[in-house]
Amino acid sequence: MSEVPNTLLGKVMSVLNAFGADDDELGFAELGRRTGLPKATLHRLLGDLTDVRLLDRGTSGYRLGGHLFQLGIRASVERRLVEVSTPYLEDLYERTHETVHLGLLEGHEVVYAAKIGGHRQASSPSRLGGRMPLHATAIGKALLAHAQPALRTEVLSAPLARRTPRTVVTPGMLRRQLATIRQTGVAYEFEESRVGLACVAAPVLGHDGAVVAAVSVAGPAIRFDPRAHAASVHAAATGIALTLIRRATLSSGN
Amino acid sequence: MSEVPNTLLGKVMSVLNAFGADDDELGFAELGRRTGLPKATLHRLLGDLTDVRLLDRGTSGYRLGGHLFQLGIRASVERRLVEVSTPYLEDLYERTHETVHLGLLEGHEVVYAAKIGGHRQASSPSRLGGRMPLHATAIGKALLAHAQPALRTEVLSAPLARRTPRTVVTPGMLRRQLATIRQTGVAYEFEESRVGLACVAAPVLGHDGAVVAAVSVAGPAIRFDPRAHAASVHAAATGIALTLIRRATLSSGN
DNA sequence: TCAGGAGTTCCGCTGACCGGAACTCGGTGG
DNA sequence: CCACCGAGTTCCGGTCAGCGGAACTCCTGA
Repeated sequence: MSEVPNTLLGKVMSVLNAFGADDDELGFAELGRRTGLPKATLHRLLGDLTDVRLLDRGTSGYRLGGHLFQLGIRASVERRLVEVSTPYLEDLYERTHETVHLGLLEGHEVVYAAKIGGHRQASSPSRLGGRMPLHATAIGKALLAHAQPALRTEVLSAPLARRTPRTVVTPGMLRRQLATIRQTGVAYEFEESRVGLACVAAPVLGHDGAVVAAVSVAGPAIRFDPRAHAASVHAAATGIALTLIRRATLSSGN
Repeated sequence: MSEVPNTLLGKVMSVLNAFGADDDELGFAELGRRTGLPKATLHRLLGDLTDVRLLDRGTSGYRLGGHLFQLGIRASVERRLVEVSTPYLEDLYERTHETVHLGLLEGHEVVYAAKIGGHRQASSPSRLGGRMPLHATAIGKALLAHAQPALRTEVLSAPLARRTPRTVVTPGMLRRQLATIRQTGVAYEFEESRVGLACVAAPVLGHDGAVVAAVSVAGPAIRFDPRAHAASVHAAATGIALTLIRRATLSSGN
């Protein structure tokens, strides 16, 4: 919904964005509700999008299309990041045997771009391509701590949504945590996004010091002590950063 | 180039499709050449696409955008397939320590949707999201053998491009190979797509017998004997198929 | 200094896109 | 059995988003 610009592209994006990470299929009516587009317009648009395979028809509605999958896989920077990170994430999983994530900063949220482990149905805090608020997750705080000051100000001045009793919702407290994270390079989370979940995260910094992504390990709060894995997570993040920088300098000399 | 329909969406797709799997960045002029769009039109379009992050500006041109990456990650059926397959592919990699691929049938080509191993720079025959012809790769032949008869006819009646001295370019020969593959459920390739490369592949069949994807293991022809791994590849493909079917029946009863 | 290619801006024309309204199709409940 | 409802589809005249030729600037290399 919310302010679809009156251009074809705007409507297209509004339809595509209507699909959340957990929505496999959406029906015509549900899409109409989410996008706010008139029925006739939506109908034509869905037809056109299906023709170019940005959408596919499912058993009882529409889903994001196979073509989109292909294009997404090719999106160069992100793909590289995931390719480079994978070995490190696998290594981290070997060490911890807990769910490992790679998260990207996107607007005021984290987007999960890779995930290893969490094969058991229960523990997964988030699906691939899913989003989480920055202030309530270790990975989000790691990103936020190293993000542009302007972004930090924006997030801190907006109300911080409470997700569990332990979510940090006071700006002062969060600001102090972020300062610590900036110094130590490690972010923690104890049941702040979800009861029963604990998490460590570390930022991946680019050659210019800007945050590119963050790595995290999450596990059940009862048996999983995030502090025990801080060093491993930090090492993985650093390893990824170094590999990225090496690649960048190599390819620029090409 | 080739017949861009005169609609915005058509132009958009033509721009997005201009990016091949190996193109990280394309300049304005190169995009103009590939899409055949007039400069002014292209310029505006690129601006609009950048605004919605379907494209990003790179150091010296445009690249597929971060938003596309997110959307692609969410494309439901393909994502599921990759999620389900990953453990099997990892297992296969553990057994063989050679490059493992998951490939999807898309038009008259294979699209590589997942890849494990090939960490060494040399051996990778293909990038994620890349395409290869069906007749010249084990994975392509596995897909083709089990595809709709109509597709097989089309591919066999078009000229078969030679990629190496050993590429199968005679329709009769290929037809016989496909028949064998259909019986055995395993496809081979000996330096047909690339000199020095050998490969085994097996199809992943859906509950209705239609091909969904194919799994392959590829290695250097000198030390890698594809026959030795036929059983493992076949087992992985079957395992994936069974898991998919189990999931499908479970969720339909929901 | 000039040539040529890359990228940007201008602006008037027009058909691709818009969306209200009227329709069909399958439930469902009175 | 019909009235109603929500989902999805089709029609069609109006209009503005998008079009693209042309003229422009900004580089870079000879």
